[in-house]
Amino acid sequence: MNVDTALDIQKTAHVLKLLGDKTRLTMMKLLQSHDCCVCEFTALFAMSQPAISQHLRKMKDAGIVQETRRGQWIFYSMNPDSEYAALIEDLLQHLPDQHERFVELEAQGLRISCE
Amino acid sequence: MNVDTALDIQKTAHVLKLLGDKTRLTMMKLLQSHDCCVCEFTALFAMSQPAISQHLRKMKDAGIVQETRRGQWIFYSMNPDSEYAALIEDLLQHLPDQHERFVELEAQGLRISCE
DNA sequence: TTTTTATATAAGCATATAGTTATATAATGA
DNA sequence: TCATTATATAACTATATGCTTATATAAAAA
Repeated sequence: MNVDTALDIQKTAHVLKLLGDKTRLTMMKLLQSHDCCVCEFTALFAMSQPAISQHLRKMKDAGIVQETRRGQWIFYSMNPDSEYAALIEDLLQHLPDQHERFVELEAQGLRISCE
Repeated sequence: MNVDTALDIQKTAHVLKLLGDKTRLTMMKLLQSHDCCVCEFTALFAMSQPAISQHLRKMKDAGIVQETRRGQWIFYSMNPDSEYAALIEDLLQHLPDQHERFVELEAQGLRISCE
């Protein structure tokens, strides 16, 4: 790896620690296919809404996700401008597609609640 | 990613959590270039020998490193047979080369102590 | 304006983590 | 055999983490 583009080890360790959580790693994999609002995540994980918000907050603080308000909802997406974007894409490629989970969500009518 | 080769998210999160520590991540980057014994790591990090052993133990338990005894010393290396080997190689490529640290070690005469 | 819905923050708690020091084990060499 | 060197394990401690419930904020709808 070129020195110019190499990442700082300490900061990278911090990002990997964030991704080293089942919930956050799954969130990132979901975000790889499309943006998601908090209520969708809350429906996808057996976990309280504050827990979801706190996970998103940590990833936002690290600059790896970004938020966009759309009316009542706040949508999260991967931040393509993060210096970790390439690394994250590389590692997410090793993980199974999570599209099925959205299908289930839609079947439950929970997907639409945020559109 | 092909379903056949995709990794389990939960287990991957565990591996990423292990790499989400500055010391362990640096260790893996060092191991990417060559094997290392405990005493070399101990010289490289401002940290006690038990701390080093405990970090290595965790990575060995996860199957991402392996140990080989060579007489008095135990050398650690990346485990190429781990199902996470490819993922780990991918992410280590984003990190700066650590060769310089071995040069310093050698200059201090600490490198030879394990050969 | 009041109520509802979506999200964030605060406070608290149980568990996990990363280090320490002390000690055990195992191989080497005198 | 005994001392030395390399490594591992045990016990402990301080801090970090991930959740919970309660509450605050902000936009939309009535």
